[in-house]
Amino acid sequence: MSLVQTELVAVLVVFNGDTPRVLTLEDGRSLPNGPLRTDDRSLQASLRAAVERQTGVAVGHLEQLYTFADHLPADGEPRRVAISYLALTRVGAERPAEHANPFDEAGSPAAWRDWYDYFPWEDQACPRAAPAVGALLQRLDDWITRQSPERWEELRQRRDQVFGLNGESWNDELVLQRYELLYEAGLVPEAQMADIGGDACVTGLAMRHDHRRILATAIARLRAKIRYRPVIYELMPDQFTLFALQQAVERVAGRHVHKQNFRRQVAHQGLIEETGDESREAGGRPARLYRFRRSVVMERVVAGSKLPIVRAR
Amino acid sequence: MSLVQTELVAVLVVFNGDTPRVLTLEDGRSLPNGPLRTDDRSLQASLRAAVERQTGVAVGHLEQLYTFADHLPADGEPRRVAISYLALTRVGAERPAEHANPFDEAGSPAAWRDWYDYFPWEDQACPRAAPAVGALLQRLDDWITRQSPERWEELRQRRDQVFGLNGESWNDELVLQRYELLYEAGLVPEAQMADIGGDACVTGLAMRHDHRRILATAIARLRAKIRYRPVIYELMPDQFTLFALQQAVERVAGRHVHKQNFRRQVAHQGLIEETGDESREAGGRPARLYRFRRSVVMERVVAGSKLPIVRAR
DNA sequence: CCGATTAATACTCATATTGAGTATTAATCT
DNA sequence: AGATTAATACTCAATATGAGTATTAATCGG
Repeated sequence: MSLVQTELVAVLVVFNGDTPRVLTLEDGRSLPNGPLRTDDRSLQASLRAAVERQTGVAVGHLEQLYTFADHLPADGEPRRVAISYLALTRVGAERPAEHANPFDEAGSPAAWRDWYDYFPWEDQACPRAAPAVGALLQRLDDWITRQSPERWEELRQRRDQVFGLNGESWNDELVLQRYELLYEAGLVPEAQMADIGGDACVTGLAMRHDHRRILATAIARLRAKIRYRPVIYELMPDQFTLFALQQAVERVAGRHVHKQNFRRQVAHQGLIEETGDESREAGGRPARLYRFRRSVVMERVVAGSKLPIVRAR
Repeated sequence: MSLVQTELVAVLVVFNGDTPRVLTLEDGRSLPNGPLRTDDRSLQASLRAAVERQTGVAVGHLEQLYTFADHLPADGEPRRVAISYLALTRVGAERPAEHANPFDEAGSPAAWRDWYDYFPWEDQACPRAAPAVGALLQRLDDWITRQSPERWEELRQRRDQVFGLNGESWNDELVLQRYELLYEAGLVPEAQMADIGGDACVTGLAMRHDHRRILATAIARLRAKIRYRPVIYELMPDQFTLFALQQAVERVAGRHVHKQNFRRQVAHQGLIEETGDESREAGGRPARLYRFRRSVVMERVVAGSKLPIVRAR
């Protein structure tokens, strides 16, 4: 049995109607993190308590993501292990973001940031992101060409798969695979923290340690999960319109959804019910308001709740 | 940052044509486990190397399962954290099971054991297990009746959901939920290790620490995964018949599969190809032999590969 | 050599799900 | 009044799924 330094890292996600955001520290360069204390009851319970106490947001859904071990540390220093969690929270009730680090009351200023700031290429639904993606793919291409020719085929195939090129279709769940290919190509500036900025709109904002990798894991997990578990509702306010629900799915998945089919599926899952009220915020025909039927989910422990994400054309 | 004792725990699964088996130590009472050493490169890589060096089996598929923290230890002692992995291996090339602990060359005798020895109620396809399941449900019922009446409704509902009673259908993926309900009811003798034996055919064999919980997590993960990733092939030998493949799925899932539909789906996934040979081991019409097309899987990183598991009637 | 056994294989059929589309209606905003 | 915003109502074809029946091809035990 060996002693290692163990820390918890949390990816706290909120959706404010506009874009999914994550709680960050250090001017957006790290995720909330803190030590695993020996007096904590269970990992899950203590993390939930810490988050709720410190940030004031109720954690709707909390799940373990992955346990990362860092690469070999300098000798003499203990090994570092990070146990990461994904937490979904509802917008509205949270404290101002400052000092919202769940692990450290006197921590550095915290802020909720658009997760696409870190992964601009993941926002496939956003046409204005397209040029940046083009630039990134160009650089990836350049890098491949600089490798030894016998690797070209394999690397190009991998590029096509993960970025949905040349006949392959875009798979929104491959967030981590895309990040790792770019990392291999030296296109995400984690290693050389010096040149942050510059073209962050192409390569995304960098983070300390392996926090951007953890964030990629979180996004991938959430995108996969909304297809078969009703977790998207954990990001919605008490009452919401179907259009708002659709936008949440679209912004999380980074792609468009077929409206009529989306409604059809949501309707026949029977997981939501009308409140009777209407919303006339958008300035069109008023939209009916719905609420999530929490009781039904209790009944069906594992209700398949796939969401109809539009295929690539 | 705090120092905790950190260990690795591996659930090594093999399918010998008869039943899924897991590698166990200490006369079946624990899973292979060992310290996280500071000289290991990455968790995944070092675990793979350790398993292959020690047991002689090639690990086909390795994935992290979950990181468990034990309950509060006696004061003064450091906290224990276990990072658990699921490893799928092919039968045939492994060394005799003795001393097959991947973490400890001089470890206790090891053995491959039927995983249903630990979870008899999970084998729904086996008619001779039915009486034991009946007995177990009877005891669960007795326990519920001994609780305070205002909990009856909730507990009975939970029982019906996880065991597929009273209109609910059996969900083979709820392995952990079933174990935890039985644990709560005091029906799995982890806590009182004294009375092992007795009715192990009803409550299953016990394990030390939380190893049976880890095993439950592994079974649940594998059952879920064979529905959408072609991991079942990691348990098959190089060549196999469609019937053998079906049996592997059935034994892992613990339930029957509709033969014609199974073949239809497997065929149109295009993940296997005929070898040209036939097997006449079973003594009937000879069955064609197939092999897994590894190259295709490389191409389709995420090929949906659902398997048609028969609905409960 | 015959019939039981074992399994592969070939079809059918109804129902459900999915992806994509058109058309219409109901409100607000300028 | 007409543009805008969104909800709603349908249609249609293509697949996927669950459950069957019927037939064929081999081995094995006597």
